[in-house]
Amino acid sequence: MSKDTKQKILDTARELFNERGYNAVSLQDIADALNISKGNLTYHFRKKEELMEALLRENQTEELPNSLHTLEDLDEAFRTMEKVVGQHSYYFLNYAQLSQLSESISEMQKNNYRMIRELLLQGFRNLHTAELFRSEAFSREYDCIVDILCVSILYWSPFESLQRSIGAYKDYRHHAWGIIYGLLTEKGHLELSSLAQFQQLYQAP
Amino acid sequence: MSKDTKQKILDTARELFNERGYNAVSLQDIADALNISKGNLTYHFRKKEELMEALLRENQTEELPNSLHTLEDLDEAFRTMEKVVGQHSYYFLNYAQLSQLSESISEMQKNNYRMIRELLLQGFRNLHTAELFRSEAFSREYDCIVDILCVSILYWSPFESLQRSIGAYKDYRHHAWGIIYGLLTEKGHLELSSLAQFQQLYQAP
DNA sequence: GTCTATAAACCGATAGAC
DNA sequence: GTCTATCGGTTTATAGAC
Repeated sequence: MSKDTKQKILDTARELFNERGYNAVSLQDIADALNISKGNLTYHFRKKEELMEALLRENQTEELPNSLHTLEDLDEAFRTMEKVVGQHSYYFLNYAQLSQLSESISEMQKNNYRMIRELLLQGFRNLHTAELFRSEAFSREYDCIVDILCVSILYWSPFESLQRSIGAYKDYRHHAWGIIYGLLTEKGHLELSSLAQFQQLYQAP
Repeated sequence: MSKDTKQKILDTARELFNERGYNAVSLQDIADALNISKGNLTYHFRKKEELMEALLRENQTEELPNSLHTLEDLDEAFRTMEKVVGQHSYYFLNYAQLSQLSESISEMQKNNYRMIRELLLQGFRNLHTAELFRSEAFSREYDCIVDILCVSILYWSPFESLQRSIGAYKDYRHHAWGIIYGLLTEKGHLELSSLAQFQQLYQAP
């Protein structure tokens, strides 16, 4: 029951964090939900912060591809990012606070951000080579748009609930394609509209 | 020393929250920094949450105009939003968490978001009427871009430190204009380039 | 290795003396 | 208005049984 307990703790902690947020969940809550003692919990994870670090390390599974070459690749990346944000909302809901929690968490966040930023930036360049994206109209235009896409996806989870509350909901993927529209060449538009999964994306105004 | 103390508490709390974040600052820390007792502090603000609410109410000063008609107006709005976010970073650093803190805080956030969203959306329509923005290329394109601008500004403060840490820093205003570029008509580009404060905005690639 | 039980330190919040 | 004293709850840390 040993390896099992450690895993059960991680699973339960993730569930509770997703439901109520990192701060609102005490070690007692987690122990109670598992019907184990608080001390048992701190045997496996000496501090709450350590538990969070283990949780992040566990979810460090790289689901993203390591390069983007087609519009489908890009769309798949948006879908994946949105899915990850949805599943680990506890992480993104307290993103800024968690970085203050420990140096190791802050490093993980930086590495993830760096990775996503490079993936998109290189992908934009690939799509430009494939003549699906127009050239940069000004210095660092791709950087600009990629940065905005990054900050948006990182904080999409809390923002989504804000949007829902005022009845303006649409998913991240639609928003991402919305601000990419201006980058597409004619060839890009053509290719996009010929793909089944994009037919709902841009509807006539 | 009574009215004075209340104000001093607010000022000190804001400073400490800006530095270390809401959770990392205890009532004891605030009392110590002011050389008053913890009990005195809770006399003025019965709960930590109440202190935060007072802090937000104090900064509810509406610095934004109530309509945007020119590109200068829009730029001024970006500058103002960026300034506000910088001054009250404690608020945006823990944006999602604060909404869980109390209903009243959540309401304030919703109202602010609604206001900024409407201001930008109506502004975009005005700029379209003035033939500075092109028409929407697809249904709700303006909504899309406005939403992205909103989520970006709300979370710019924590994101900025992430960016700085990987050496990719540029301010919000540049990013905002970066994703608006594709919306400008020829007339829009012309008017923009003729204005002194925009000359640095779009540099040849 | 695994778990239980318990103590120490700290936090937010309350009550009452001055 | 200001302070001291104190309660309940949470986190951290330790000692010891199985």
